[in-house]
Amino acid sequence: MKKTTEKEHSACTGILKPVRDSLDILSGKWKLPIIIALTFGEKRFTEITQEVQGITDRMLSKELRDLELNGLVRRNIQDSYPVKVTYALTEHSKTLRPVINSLKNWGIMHKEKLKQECREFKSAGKKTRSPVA
Amino acid sequence: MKKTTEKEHSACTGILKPVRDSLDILSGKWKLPIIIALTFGEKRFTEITQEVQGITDRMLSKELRDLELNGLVRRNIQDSYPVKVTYALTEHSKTLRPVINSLKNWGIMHKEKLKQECREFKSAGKKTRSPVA
DNA sequence: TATAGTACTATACTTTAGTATAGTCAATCA
DNA sequence: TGATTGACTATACTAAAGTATAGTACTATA
Repeated sequence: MKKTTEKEHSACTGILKPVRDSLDILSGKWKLPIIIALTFGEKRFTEITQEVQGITDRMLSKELRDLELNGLVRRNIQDSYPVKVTYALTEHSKTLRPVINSLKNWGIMHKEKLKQECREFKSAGKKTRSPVA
Repeated sequence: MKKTTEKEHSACTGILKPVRDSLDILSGKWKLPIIIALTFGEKRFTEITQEVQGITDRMLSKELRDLELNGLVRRNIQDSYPVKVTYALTEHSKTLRPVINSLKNWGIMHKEKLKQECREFKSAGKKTRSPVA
């Protein structure tokens, strides 16, 4: 086992920072459900509340604002009656595709792995973690 | 604007569930820093606390346990004096590579985009969000 | 016998994320 | 005039995530 060098350390943070930037945008309970709900076309505020089950108005309002600030969602006001506000994904949001895809694929694969390990565990009766020395 | 169909809706959740599974494992303040700290070789408990600046023993202990349960980290006890416990990434953890990479790349790209938009905003003086109708 | 190193755990606390419930404002319709 | 719709905001709360600080069990060395 070797000590971590300065070079390695700066490589770490070089990876870590942008990864965290991405996660800040995607993590939390509602951001992805909202994004996914909008992938099939623009929607109005109340339509999104219906589509994203369980979200409150307060959360939706806040999350939409965040997503808009990050350039992922565009807000259009139609000055008709009743006042229509629609939300749509931006072109930029499409760049998230590979990110979402890799997360999806890994999620599926990882679950398979855990299931398999569980089977092995049951048949072999091996222990995962020994009691603390 | 069209109503979301049932078919579309089930496609949504089909994406959403595994994505959330992945995010559950990667999100939070410490999981990735720990994983990244271990990419350069196995480390002991105290070495990780030094490498991952700001983490408390309690958090490290908890996060390592989570990561071990998810099969991403292996724990080895050497029964020497002083008792040595080392942590290393598993083979399975390497499957995270594309995930981390896509998050990293998107994070970098997204930041660039925001910076650029900020410049445009300043020069054009356009407003992002009109006052509520 | 006292001290120190290692890998933790316990308890109590603060901060952040998310929820519940109600209210507002403008316009139009009955 | 009063009810209704749409897109929110305000206030107050609970739950989850994270922090601070101290303590423990084991063993070896001084």
